[in-house]
Amino acid sequence: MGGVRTALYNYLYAKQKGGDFIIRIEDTDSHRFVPGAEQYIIEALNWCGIIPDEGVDENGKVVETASEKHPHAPYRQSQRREIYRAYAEQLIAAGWAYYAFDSSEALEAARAAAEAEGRTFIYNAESRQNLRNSLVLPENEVKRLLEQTSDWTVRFKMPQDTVVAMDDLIRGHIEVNTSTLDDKVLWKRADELPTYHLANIVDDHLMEITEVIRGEEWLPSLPLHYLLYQAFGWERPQFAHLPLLLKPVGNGKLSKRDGDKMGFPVFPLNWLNSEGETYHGYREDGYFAPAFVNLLAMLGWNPGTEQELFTMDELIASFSLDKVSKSGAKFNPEKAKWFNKEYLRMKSDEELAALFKPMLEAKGIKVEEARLVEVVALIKERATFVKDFWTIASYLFIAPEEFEAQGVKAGAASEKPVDPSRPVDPRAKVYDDSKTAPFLAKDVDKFWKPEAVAAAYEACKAVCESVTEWKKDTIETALEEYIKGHEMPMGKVMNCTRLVLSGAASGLGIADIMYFIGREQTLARWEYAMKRLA
RNA sequence: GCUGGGUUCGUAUAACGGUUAGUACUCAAGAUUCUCAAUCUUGCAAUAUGGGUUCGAUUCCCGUACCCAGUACCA
Repeated sequence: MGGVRTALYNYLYAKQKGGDFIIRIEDTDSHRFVPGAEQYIIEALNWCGIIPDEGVDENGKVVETASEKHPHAPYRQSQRREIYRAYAEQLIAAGWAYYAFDSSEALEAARAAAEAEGRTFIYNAESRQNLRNSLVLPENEVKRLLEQTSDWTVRFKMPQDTVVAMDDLIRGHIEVNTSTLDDKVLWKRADELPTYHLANIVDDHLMEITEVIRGEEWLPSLPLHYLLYQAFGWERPQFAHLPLLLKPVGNGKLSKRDGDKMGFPVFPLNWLNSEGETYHGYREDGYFAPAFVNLLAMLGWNPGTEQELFTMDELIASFSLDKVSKSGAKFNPEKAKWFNKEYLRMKSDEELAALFKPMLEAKGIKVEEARLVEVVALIKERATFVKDFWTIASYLFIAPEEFEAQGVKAGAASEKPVDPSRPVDPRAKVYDDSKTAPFLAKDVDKFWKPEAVAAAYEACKAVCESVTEWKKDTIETALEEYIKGHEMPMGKVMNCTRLVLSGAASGLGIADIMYFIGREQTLARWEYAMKRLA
């Protein structure tokens, strides 16, 4: 989520300014290579509608050779190896960097020793005098080590006691004294790759990046990056550091595991890691991409107005970095759902019916298009996701089998074998009903009262027989008139009928249900219920 | 620990020295309805804290507390 939001803000900013959004894969850590990650990122961005102008071709592949549309290729840093070494050498020649020959073990030992004394080891102007590097070793020894060993690095020679004054588009003016900074590794001989710091500055320069919008975790590195631009004598881009996304409860930033623990996705798409664990994705959980983009946009940014729902184009038009907040944003899963609900409502009944259809078909239920559109119109206001449709309206397609609360109450009821006489909706003929509609009733006993049952059955039967034009309105009128005319208790009759027809104590209007399931099915469900609940 | 960043209702945020501190989500109540949902109305609920500066501070400055990040041959 955090990564997508960062990409989104970059995209919005670039598009608003008429610039290009470039994808560059920063894979300079050979030890942390994750198969499939690159493809995942591009697919996720694509799902969100964040389409790069440069760096990825029409087939969603990272471009490896330069062309007119992709002048800065290759876009994987692992394929730009040769580029960086020369820049590292340039810094050394200019006195901004040096060779360091300390082994990882030696450095770890130094850290441990410092820690034992209650200090923190830091590779800087002071400590570098006592370590093994080209600043202290004799020239011929340096030469020998460079030629004969292969685990040395190039480190940045951090100036001593200098104030670096920086400007951040979001945070304003920041000053840091270099005495608190260390000599960061810029280039690693072992795999002939730069670290992030060098690669990022070099590539941003080469790729003509004008604005760097990235996560707050990079703020502490900003002085180094400023100094690197200075060392190269390059014009630096402007920087903006985004606030972090925090976990919904407690402290700390949002992490991969929070989501599944708390029941919301933290990934845009399902992600299967190397241990075989799957993390939920927004896409698979039923979120609409525009809703996901919208909710992400509002996490750390606001338009300055009270508008909350934005299309991508509206976001591009309204986005501005000075409306990005400085403090971390706790993610609120409830609000995320609310966004999806709003987007679901904005969709047409036809569109939603088309999305619902395959879900029904998977259950072996075939319904005519027009009827499905009618159902959707009835239930869309009650749903957050398309997948909710089934939970809400399954009984329109298949007859209830069990009346849950009664089973709980009577104990034995649930052990009764399923009655083969259970009415089957003709539209659900193909459906293998080993699993049927959910039964939400908590009040079966409350609604299943002898006097109500008799009255309700009588009323339904009368309506089924008398109504000539089988429509929601005519059914409703006929039903109400009958109930009133016979001085029956309206609520009791209706609730009892609902229990019979849907198996649940709450749900759609009786007339709606009767209209959809039809006369025959209405009566059949009555017979079944009377037998079952007797 | 050190360095940097941050702190307005539970959450996201608005108010860029002067407002009864607004809005949305959540929650509660009422209206409506055959139930539920939806909808509408109402309500609960915040400027971390101590000092300044100022006629006046949510807003500017300093301290404290708390939170976050960085402190890797990771990004």
